[in-house]
Amino acid sequence: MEPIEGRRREILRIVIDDYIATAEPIGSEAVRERHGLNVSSATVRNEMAALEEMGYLNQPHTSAGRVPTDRGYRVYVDSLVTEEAVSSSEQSRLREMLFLRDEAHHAIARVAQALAAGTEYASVVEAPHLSEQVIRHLHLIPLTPRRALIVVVTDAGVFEGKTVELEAATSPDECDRLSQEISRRVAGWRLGDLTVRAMEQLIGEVALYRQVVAEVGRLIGDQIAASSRIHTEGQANILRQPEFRDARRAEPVLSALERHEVVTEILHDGGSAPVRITIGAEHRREEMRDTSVIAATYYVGGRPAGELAIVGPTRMRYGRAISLVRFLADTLGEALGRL
Amino acid sequence: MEPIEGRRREILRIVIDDYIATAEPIGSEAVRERHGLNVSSATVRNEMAALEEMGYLNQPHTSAGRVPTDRGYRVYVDSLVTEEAVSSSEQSRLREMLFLRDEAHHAIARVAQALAAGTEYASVVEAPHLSEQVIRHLHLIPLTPRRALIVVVTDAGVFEGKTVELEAATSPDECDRLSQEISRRVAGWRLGDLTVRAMEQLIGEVALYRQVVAEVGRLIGDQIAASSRIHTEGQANILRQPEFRDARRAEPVLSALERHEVVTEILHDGGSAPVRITIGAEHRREEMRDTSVIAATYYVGGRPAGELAIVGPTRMRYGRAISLVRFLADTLGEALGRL
DNA sequence: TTTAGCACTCTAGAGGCCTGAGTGCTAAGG
DNA sequence: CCTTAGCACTCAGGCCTCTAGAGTGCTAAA
Repeated sequence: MEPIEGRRREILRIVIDDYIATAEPIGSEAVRERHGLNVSSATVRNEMAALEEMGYLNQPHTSAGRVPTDRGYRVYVDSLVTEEAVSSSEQSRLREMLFLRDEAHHAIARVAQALAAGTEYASVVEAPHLSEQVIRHLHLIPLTPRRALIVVVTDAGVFEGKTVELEAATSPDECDRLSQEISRRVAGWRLGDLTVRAMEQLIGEVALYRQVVAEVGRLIGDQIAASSRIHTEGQANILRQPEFRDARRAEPVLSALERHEVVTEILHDGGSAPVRITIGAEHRREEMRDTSVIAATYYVGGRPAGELAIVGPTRMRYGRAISLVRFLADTLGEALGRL
Repeated sequence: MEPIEGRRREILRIVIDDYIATAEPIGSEAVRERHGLNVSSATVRNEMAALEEMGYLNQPHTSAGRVPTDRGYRVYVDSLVTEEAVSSSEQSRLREMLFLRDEAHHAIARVAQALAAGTEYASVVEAPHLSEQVIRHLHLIPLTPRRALIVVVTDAGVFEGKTVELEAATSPDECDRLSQEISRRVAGWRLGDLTVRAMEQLIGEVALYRQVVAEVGRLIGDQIAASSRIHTEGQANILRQPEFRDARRAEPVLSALERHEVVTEILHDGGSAPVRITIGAEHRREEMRDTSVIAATYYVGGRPAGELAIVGPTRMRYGRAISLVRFLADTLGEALGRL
């Protein structure tokens, strides 16, 4: 795979830039006009024919201009695109929006909105993985003599609740002591390491605890399993893209975004790079082959905490999208760190 | 507005039934064939012309069959439709699904899924209104000496958390006592009645409390304001309807479903009937005029707790949709009551 | 290697034609 | 008076043809 250089490279960039902007096939004359290339359209034609030969461009039909292929977008993203930095006024607006002191839950929703509004594509944001979170407190809140509510507070400011059936009647005071005792011992653990077994070892075998311990273990297990609480926003944006003008084209994509497994796949595919881009045919899922996804991991306290992504047509404004995704991933991580 | 009777009424029903099933204009011959009406197509034509005159039917063009108008659907829904009862096997399947003992949050999500899957339209479900809920407990969980987490437990099994900055350093034990004291006094109140002022009266003017009281009041206020946590499902189903084959038709609808104010309007419009139907042009919002909405209130412990709805084309399978919405509203209420 | 020139290809859109579905009206019949 | 057979009429949609214009690839000269 020879590298593309000089004028040819420039032409590829221009074709893709223009196509992204107009959604219309780009002809040789149009390329020459733009960025006043000092060559004739015939020369441009030769170069474009070569680029087509190499698999980066395509003609919808013989007498049409060129359109990028997925491979074309790939080299564009890897080496041609100029990132469109998020303007500083936008940065501060978004910062302000995310640093509003409130529940993590709301921050997640707001990031999703900001991503969708800022790109005109759909966005997906996953709340912090529980397994990576570190327990700070665990509380039992007595409801009735035989039932209590478990509340777990973690470093990511998130907490989850579930009611537990107690084996023996327990007074609020007892409950409190119990709660403090368990709490003291599990504080500092990663949730992912806290299996039922680990908890039993940690706490010993006091009869009353047994039930609670099991329940807490189960709670944590459940939560980790169902952990990826996902916020999706801006699906309607996809319908505004000319390539999805026909609802039958859009339907598989929106359906996919409603299925949990698919979204998880979208968010986690593509290795461990901080920003991951999957273009058209690179997708494992058939339904996603008309789209591109830009996914990123956000970090809280240096550890990977969750993922976010945008989903748009392969004809995506990569320059803009990449910087926005990166910026919001960073900012979200920061914001959650402060809660 | 004379009532429609006898054969004419029957013909209107047949036209609408058939149109709902096929999405194609219905001609006089087709009407006669179906349900072997013992009249000629000419007679049917006369009746259909009358029904068009009355505003219940419409012709897309002179040489086409008839299509129901929104007013036609209205009388259909009010007096012609035969409800398609939810089969008992489906009932038990849905019951089982909803009575899984877990968080209210999950029950909401599952109802939304069931509605969408069971109708092939989009669904919207609102979690229980907080203002109607009755406080059972209120707990402060100490995080650091100067910060605590507020947890409110209500009768609908839902609880919400927020951290509060304390005025003075407070030991866990103090925090606990504080918490118990507040809790004892606010238990039994409707959340909607608990303004900051009401709380201050209730609790008196102990200095340390002030801050906490204000914060709790604010928490509750916020939560009530932002209370309608909404779960939407099956937007992609809308794209499968032939009337939304063109994405530009579907886009306004899906956009609307992404906007909180609109969804709230959809859920609450139409008075206080247990099941409310809004058809096409009856919608206040321009964007919704191509759709019909069937909304219902679900009750927990005899009080209205929340709303759910489905959104589909005006050519909706009303018979099926109405019974499913009603059944799921009832069942959800029951299920939440048991948590 | 570049470029002017040219013949060629193909789509999108306009216009014309035809078919079939379904209508409304009229006049005859129970 | 209601019903119905018969018939003329209308119109969307499919299909064809034609044209204009965009953009191409190739050739041969600079």
